[in-house]
Amino acid sequence: MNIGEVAARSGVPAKTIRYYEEIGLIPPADRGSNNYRDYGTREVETLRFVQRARSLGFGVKEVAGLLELYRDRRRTSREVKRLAKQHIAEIERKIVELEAMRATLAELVERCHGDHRPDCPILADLAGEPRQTRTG
Amino acid sequence: MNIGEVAARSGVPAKTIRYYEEIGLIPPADRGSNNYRDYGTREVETLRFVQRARSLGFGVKEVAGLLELYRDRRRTSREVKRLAKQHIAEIERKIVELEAMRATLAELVERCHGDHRPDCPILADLAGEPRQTRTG
DNA sequence: CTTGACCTTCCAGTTGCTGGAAGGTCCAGA
DNA sequence: TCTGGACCTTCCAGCAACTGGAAGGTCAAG
Repeated sequence: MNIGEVAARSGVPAKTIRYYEEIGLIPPADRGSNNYRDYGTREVETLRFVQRARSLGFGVKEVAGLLELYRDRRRTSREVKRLAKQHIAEIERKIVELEAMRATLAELVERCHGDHRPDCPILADLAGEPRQTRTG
Repeated sequence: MNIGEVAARSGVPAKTIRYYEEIGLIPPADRGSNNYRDYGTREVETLRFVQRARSLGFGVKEVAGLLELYRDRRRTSREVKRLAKQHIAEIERKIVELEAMRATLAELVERCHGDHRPDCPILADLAGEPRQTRTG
């Protein structure tokens, strides 16, 4: 199977598959006599796994860890659960940060007349004291 | 005022101030005879503005737009409000995306025993059908 | 035998910084 | 006067996770 076919079946663009190979997330593909990468269904499955994990927001390094666990028959579900929980915590941290931004902005937008005049509480707020930068 | 002082007063690291200058977000600073950048309180204010806008999640290009409006006495608050609302929409899009990830992960974590055995619904799910990739 | 859709590699750009090297400057204290 | 450390300067590299594009090889159909 050529890379285009794998891309179509896994949902991972050909370009990205090559990139994953380059950074070592997936092993180098076999090559045909024409030097084309040659894949089987196993590789498609691996890439689907990667695609799904990425779509859940796991970073590439975390995906590498999950992939290792996936392939390890002696893994414990405890370890998998730990990674997942850790990732949920990270997502929640981001949500909290975004919610705070939204709240501040919503309040400012609420107070802004949004007319032809230059007076604007949004700009007035931005011109005020330094705000706390996001942690992390 | 040297760049270190400005950094302390504005909350923007010296390194970042130079970077902002390089990309044109702020105008090139005056230079002293020793070639050190020389700033006044106006520059500190500008950098505070930038710092606050960035902390609300505005991208550098958006900050450039806000800064332009800030300096334009003939601006309309309508325009500022429009930018802010647009940014809120973007933030909300991200929140929705993160919430979806959290929901999926929470459900999987809930179903995972998290014990010494290898059986794991989290990995089973990842090994399933391709999921929709995030839009944008 | 040509055309077009594949495939290959490599380089550059994206976003927003941050770290570090190599070197110049300034000021306080011995 | 010298020295040391804390400044400042520029430039180069790297992070994350790709994506776009150029230049060129391959393959199958008509």
